Amino acid sequence: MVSIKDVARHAETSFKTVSRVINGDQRVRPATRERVNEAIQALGYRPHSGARMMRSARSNIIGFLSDRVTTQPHSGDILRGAQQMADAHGRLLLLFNIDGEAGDDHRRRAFELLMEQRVDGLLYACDYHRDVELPPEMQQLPAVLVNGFSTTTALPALVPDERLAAQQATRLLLAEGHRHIAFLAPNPRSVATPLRTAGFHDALIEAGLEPSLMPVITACVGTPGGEEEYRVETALVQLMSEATPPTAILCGQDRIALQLYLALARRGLSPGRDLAVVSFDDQQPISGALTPSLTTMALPHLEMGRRAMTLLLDGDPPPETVTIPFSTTLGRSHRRA
Amino acid sequence: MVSIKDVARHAETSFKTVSRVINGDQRVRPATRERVNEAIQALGYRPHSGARMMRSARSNIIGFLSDRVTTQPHSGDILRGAQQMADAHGRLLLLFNIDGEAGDDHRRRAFELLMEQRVDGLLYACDYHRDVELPPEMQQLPAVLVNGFSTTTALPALVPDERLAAQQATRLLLAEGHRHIAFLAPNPRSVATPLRTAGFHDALIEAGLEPSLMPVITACVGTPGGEEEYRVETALVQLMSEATPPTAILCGQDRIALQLYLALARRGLSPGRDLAVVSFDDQQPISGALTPSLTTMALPHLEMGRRAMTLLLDGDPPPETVTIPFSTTLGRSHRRA
DNA sequence: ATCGGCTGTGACAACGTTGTCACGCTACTC
DNA sequence: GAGTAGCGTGACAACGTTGTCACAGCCGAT
Repeated sequence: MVSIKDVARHAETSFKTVSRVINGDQRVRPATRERVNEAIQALGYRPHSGARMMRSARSNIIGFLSDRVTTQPHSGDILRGAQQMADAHGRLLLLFNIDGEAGDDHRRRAFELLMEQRVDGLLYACDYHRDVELPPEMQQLPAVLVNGFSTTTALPALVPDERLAAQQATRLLLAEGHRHIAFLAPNPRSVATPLRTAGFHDALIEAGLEPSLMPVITACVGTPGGEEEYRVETALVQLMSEATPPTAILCGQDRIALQLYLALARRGLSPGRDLAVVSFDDQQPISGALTPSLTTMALPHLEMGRRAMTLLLDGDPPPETVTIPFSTTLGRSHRRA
Repeated sequence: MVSIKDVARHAETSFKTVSRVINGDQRVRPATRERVNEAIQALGYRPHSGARMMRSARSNIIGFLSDRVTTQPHSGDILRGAQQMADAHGRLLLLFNIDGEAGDDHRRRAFELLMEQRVDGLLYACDYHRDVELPPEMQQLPAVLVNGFSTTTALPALVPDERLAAQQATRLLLAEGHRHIAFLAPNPRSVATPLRTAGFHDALIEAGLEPSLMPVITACVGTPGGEEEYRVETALVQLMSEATPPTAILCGQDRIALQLYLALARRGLSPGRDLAVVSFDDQQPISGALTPSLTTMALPHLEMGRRAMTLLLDGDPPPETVTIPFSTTLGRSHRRA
């Protein structure tokens, strides 16, 4: 590899002057600077990050530790957002993904490897919104938690604002004039579920409606993030048999909405026209392929990734959990015909 | 940070001996080794990767350059697979994601940043199977292309075996006794489309059937990887109006299968029972939520990521494009009632 | 007893860079 | 015209590690 000394020789100056040019030191005569830059070009010189690191004790690298599988469908955007902002700040991202496997040991090893690389900070991302137990070592480093929170460790954290999103989603339906709305709740073992239910109720109360009159049915069971099973067909049967069936359904997640679309189609009914549907997540493979287009509250994964990195780099974030609003993806499924 | 000299002081030996212990040199007396290890533990010493790098000219880091958005739904598993094998080989992954934006400039910069980190090798991943134009600089480094190929640069590459997968999918239907099979083709601008069509025909010919008698209808138009529009409803109308309608449909991708499920439901028909359906991709959000469960050929993204990294690390891969077989996710949608 | 080799250890240089300090030159001030 | 400030430059040390070499102590062979 070509080093700073090779450049100096080529530009007929000392290697220290080359260092100055590289680092934008103003006290270099323009003519000299010119010669040095030419030499850099000619030789294809690239500064050696390892050597730099030794002097400066900074690596310009941020570790990205992802619990389980952040590279899965809906959470990959966290990584994408983090990378965008890292790049904007001239940092690189060192990725370490923990696939659930060995668990704590694997995670500890990951952490040590990142420490050896002298990463300047750490992002810890969860594959879905949840409570996460963190290794105490993590306190040694500036770190931000994304898409999760820790009840045992005080750390700045970003989570999606499930409650507000549910309120907004419900408002959409209320604005269309619906007064009988059902909620097909997602997995009861998910942290998001009570929050989304609460937001649903917030909006109802705000509109002067009685929450207890609105059916809430669990439409998904299983392990969050793992195998899940959907019970939308039976839920719909139940809803339709009520004295005054709902005219609108809030689906706790896009997969439930997908099932609802199918169940409606079997009855010759169409979302939007016959029954208003609003959902959560905006998982592209689903929301991009449904007709009529699905109105869904988009999980702010990209934004959380960006914000987390910004928080980490702009320094000194308070160890609090911040909620990030969803954005609204408007389709036709929530409209009255 | 605690350095090797601090450890030496604590263990009352020379820092060179500490270096020997760290690197597993046998010629250290067990008693000395013990003292050194204790000191390492006590001080929480971690070797400085930057300093190591300077001496050894190796970084143990592999660059992962992803064209556009590898962190999107179906291609994130490439990253996951690559990380698994990198970890197994004691390497770390430096991620750089190019979001399409500035394009070539951005990509060149990404490459230079990776070079500054002195990465030992490079993986270049595409978000969907396609022909990719590579910057000539990439030849400077051991590199492997994943989920794409280059007609301009000779480089080892891994792509999914679209043709074989289509043949296997069709065989599933033929094995169930179907003799009239239609193909709802994906985006004609995608590289996968002609290959999947060819595989479809391979299987038909193999079974002694006449390919030209089997309808092939384009069910998706738009920019591959971008905005796409589906035309499944009209395709189904067309198929059903034929003299002898197909008893089985091969869907070019899961999104098409999703639309087909909906179109069938509107007619009171059910996949599997009334019409056999087989698809491609195995996009979890869709395939995991459809009822009856979808039979779909799973894109080997995880496997490609793992193989690509293995190829890169085991060294000296020939500059050829290798195809990786899909795996078959069996559901109930291809079965005769 | 002397030699050669083997084992455990340490002194020192080197990797490529940046920080500190000092030097020589020009240009200004009195 | 001497003193002084500032500018451009270079010599040198230092960062934390590994490679090279040397040396001291011990063993067995001569």
